[in-house]
Amino acid sequence: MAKKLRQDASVVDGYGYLTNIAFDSVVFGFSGASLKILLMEYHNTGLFALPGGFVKLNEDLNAAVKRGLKERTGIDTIYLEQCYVFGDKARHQPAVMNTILKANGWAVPKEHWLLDRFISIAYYALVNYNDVTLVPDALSDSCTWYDITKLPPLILDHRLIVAKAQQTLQANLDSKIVGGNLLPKQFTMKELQQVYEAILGENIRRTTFQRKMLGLGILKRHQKKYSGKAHKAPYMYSFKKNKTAFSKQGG
Amino acid sequence: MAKKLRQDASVVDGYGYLTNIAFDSVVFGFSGASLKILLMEYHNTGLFALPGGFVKLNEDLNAAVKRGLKERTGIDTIYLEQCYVFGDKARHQPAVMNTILKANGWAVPKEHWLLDRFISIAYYALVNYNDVTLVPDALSDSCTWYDITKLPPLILDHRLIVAKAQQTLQANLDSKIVGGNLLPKQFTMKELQQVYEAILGENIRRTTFQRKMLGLGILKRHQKKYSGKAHKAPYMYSFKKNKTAFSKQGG
DNA sequence: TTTTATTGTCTCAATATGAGACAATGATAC
DNA sequence: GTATCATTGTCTCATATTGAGACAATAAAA
Repeated sequence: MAKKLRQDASVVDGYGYLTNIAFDSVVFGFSGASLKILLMEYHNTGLFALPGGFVKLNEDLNAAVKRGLKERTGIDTIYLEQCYVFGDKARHQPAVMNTILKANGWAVPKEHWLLDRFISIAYYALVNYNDVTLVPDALSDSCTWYDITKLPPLILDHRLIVAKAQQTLQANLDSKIVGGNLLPKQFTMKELQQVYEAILGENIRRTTFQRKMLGLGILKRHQKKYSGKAHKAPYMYSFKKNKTAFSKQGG
Repeated sequence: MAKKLRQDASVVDGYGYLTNIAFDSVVFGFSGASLKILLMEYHNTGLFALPGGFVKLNEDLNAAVKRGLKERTGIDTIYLEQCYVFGDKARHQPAVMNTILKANGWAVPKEHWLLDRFISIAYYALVNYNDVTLVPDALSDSCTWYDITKLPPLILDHRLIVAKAQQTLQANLDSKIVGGNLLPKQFTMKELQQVYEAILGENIRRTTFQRKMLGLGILKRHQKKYSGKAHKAPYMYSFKKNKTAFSKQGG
């Protein structure tokens, strides 16, 4: 708790953080056959934004993003990919941040560090929907899931960040283990297909998809899953470890 | 010239730039059937590095990178793609920068802004080898082309940045117009194939390559090119505009 | 035992790709 | 002129890969 207080203190005056650098994360989860992302709603403003944060002076960039995501989701080992850096000067809109701070009861001077210009490094994360315990930050009422096809308006260029993350996720769908990070350890072929369909935004032919996935040789077949429904029970699958390597690059 | 002096002045004290943020560019060119990149050699140090720079307070990030590249290459409209952000704290090695500054006759105090920690946003650029006019910066003896397969040791994590850029270029080879930016307006099929081979680092079957390229429908055929050699003259081609769209995303 | 909603596998056609054959050049040597 | 040689452009054929559907095998309920 003492630690938590010191962190808040440094956010107040900016001490202990790299300046002009922020990060924002698009956290993808999968539930009810559709793709969802995490959004924060700021107190008394009706404003929605992506979860984000700042990098400490003695902290790796990637570690900072993981720290931020752990605070929101409770997850320790989270799957992360960089997707783009947003650095236009037009994204510097101190009025927006001022609105949020004021609605929170923070009266800050004009030259407060949070009102300065930030370049935002955008990441996307993949989590198992059922593993997360959502926690809003000090400025927010809520941190909750929103269907990617039904997002409320977002502050600044956050809608653009989401679009870019979605685009990157689509591009990475074949080269990275996406399904394995969005689904539980074991899953059915149908669930995996639904993940692909939600990410690509299009229907996939069942038989072709099954053949292709099995052909990759990265799935391990387990027992059948008896759902109680009146039809043939599907097999459960898991991803074999280290087949399509998880991203682990220097930073 | 007055402008140039003011820029130097601001680099000296850091005034006018965003703090903690730098960019580095891997500039690809194609010549003699092989892929080359631009490297700077610092005065009296034997140290090689990628061309880079800093972002002005009132400047878009992408514009800053373009400004930096224009200073080195003389090219105005340069093809750029982001590739990765390097933000580990381990890349903060003030001793290296100090060596470079000292060799240049700059005695700087310990808390000089150039000795601070920087997060580097890495870009790659594609240029037509014959269009560039290379200009070293104030700290460098030279700015010249090096074959991608024969690079000297580079400072800090610049070797890693090159590797990442090469990787990204490979991944983008099919989805972006790479050849059209590395080659002159018109080129032969053989030259285009050599670009692909240099980027992928492997040989490509001639007939299959030709069939695939023509099949894409993005090439326009022009007259033959008579080289004076004793064999059939190849056709010249150019890329049709806006077929595989140039990257143009918000920032 | 039937019925119904799946699921797993096969087959056949339609494309795409790998690998080579081969005729058609351009200049040069004779 | 004619023969030679190093390409280049286009085919052809065998070999994957993918699209689209057929069909038998369930699992539980009627």
